[in-house]
Parts: sequence; structure tokens; C-alpha cells
Amino acid sequence: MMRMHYTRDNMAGLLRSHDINPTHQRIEIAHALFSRQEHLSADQVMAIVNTRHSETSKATVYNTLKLFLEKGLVREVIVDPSKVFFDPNTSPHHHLYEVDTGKLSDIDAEQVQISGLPLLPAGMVTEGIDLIVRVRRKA
Amino acid sequence: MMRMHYTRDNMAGLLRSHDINPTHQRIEIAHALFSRQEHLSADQVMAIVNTRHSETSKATVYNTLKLFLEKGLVREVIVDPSKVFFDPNTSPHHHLYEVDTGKLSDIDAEQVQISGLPLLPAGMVTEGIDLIVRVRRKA
DNA sequence: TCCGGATATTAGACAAAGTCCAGATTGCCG
DNA sequence: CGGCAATCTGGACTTTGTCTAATATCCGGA
Ligand SMILES: [Mn+2]
Ligand SMILES: [Mn+2]
Ligand SMILES: [Zn+2]
Ligand SMILES: [Zn+2]
Repeated sequence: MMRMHYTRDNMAGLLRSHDINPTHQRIEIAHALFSRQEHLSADQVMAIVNTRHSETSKATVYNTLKLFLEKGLVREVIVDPSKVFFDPNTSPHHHLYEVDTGKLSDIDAEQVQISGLPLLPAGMVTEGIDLIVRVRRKA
Repeated sequence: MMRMHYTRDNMAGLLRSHDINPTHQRIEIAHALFSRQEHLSADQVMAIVNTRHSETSKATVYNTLKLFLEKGLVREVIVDPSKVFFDPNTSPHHHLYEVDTGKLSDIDAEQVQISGLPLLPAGMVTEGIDLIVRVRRKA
């Protein structure tokens, strides 16, 4: 997939296309995630956004990430019991998690086949299927 | 698989077979998990074990669950960003998570096939593959 | 049985992630 | 400019989990 350059200016349009009012703080937070294309925790986003001078509060970082999540701009990845990661890649994909380093990387869903899953309980719909491969350095 | 009845008396042998010294507290905690065969959080274990009268401290509950984990007596399930679940079922299996209720149930690994996973980075070994089907009640 | 060391448990202080709220700011429209 | 909705904020608060130093329990040997 051809990748565009994620400038702050592009962020406003991206936010608007997801029905999010583009404010200064929201643009900075989106830029932190999309320019890096990495999985970031709220704490990491907080640190990135406030590197030069403090300009975004903790409450806003959490509120904004939750808003992005609701609007489908980012995805949540739950692999570490101590923190949630936010993922700017919303296309269907899986994850490889290096347990000793905490490094998290993507596995394209295209090449992975999952079959034999049981039928869902009546009245239920799948919200998502998370596949996490946990690896560690060989002893 | 034929299932035995998990009495407190059985717990001592189970603990010993996993190289765990069976103390009163450890037996109670193991009994909470194995007699129910459910996924429990530390908090839930704490509540169960202290129903009649307070007899096990928070520190011991956490220490013991971690010990059980290290000794392979239980397994950790990470699906909810706010708490870890402990699973007395250590046979390979996957999970179905009902996001609105928090209900967690097992999916037998036998019938599920996962193929096409990429090769691991050199020097890495798989510690486990977690597959979580997230479902919610239809709108 | 008594002693001493190793093992296990404890209360409570602490830390980290995340939530909540009431007040201040901002942006926009008339 | 004045009003109003939307947004942002500091800081108190909650929850989950960790740590520590003191105590209690267990067990093997004299
Ligand atoms: Mn700035
Ligand atoms: Mn008892
Ligand atoms: Zn990802
Ligand atoms: Zn399970």
C-alpha cells in the first residue's frame, strides 16, 4: 500500500474525515501516532506531545485517544497487562509481541488463515478477532 | 477428558505435583480456581477466599497467583485492559470474550486451525499464541 | 523437645494507569 | 462585543498491582 507522508496539515483532514473536530491538541496526538506508524501507550503519546514544551494535559490525552477509538481512527491492542497500546493501523492485522522487550509488531492478516472457530452464541456479533503471537529470546 | 472433583484435599497433591509447597492459603486459592474452573481476577480470588472470614492478605493472593503462573499451574489471560484473569485450564485453548458483560469462555484449540503465520525473527521462540474472539450483543 | 534457619504471610506504604469533575479557555455566530 | 457550545485543564480520586520490613510458620537436627 502506497504510504503518504503524515504531516500535521494532513491530520486535520484525516480527523475531519472521521467526524472529529480538529483542534490543536488532537492534531498533535494524531500526528504522534500516524507519523510514526507505531503502537504507542497513552504515556508515550503524552511524552511525545509534550517534548518541546508542555502543552497537552493528561486528561486530554486520555480523552482524545478514547475519542479516536470510538470514531475508528485508531485501534486498541491489549497485550501487556500494565498498559493499553493504541494502533494507527486499523486494517485487519495481528500482532507479534516480544515479551521481554515489550516490542510489538504487525502481522498482515492477509496471509493468515483461521478456521474452525465455533458458531457464536445467538444474538452475538464478532467485534474483532485478535491473534497475538507471544515470543521471547531463545534461552 | 474425565473431570475429577476438586476438593481441598486434592489440592495439596496438585500443588505438590507442580513443585509448590501446599500451605493453607495456597490450597484455598487453588481451590477457588479449580473447583470453579472459571477465569478469575486477583480481586475475585481475594473475595472468594475471604468470604467467611478474612484469612488471606492481598499480598499473598498476588504472590500466590504469580507463583502458580511460574509453576505452570495456571495461565494468564489478557483481554481486559483493566485486569488480568487467571485460568485454571492450562491445556491449549482460545478465548471468547463478551465485551459488554466481561464474560470469558474457552474455545477448544483442537478444532481451530491457524496457518500462514510468518517465520519468527531469528533467535526467538514462541511462548504462546493467544486467539481472542471479541463479541458483543447484536445492536 | 528445643533451637535455628528457611520459607511463607502480613499490613500498609507506594506506584502506575486511568477516570472524573468543576472551572477556565477557545472558537464561532449574531 | 456577548453568549453559547465544545474543549481543555489541574488535580483529586480510584483501581490494580508491587514492595518492604516485621512477624509467623515449618521443619530438620541436636
Ligand atoms: Mn505546539
Ligand atoms: Mn479456612
Ligand atoms: Zn498493529
Ligand atoms: Zn481459558
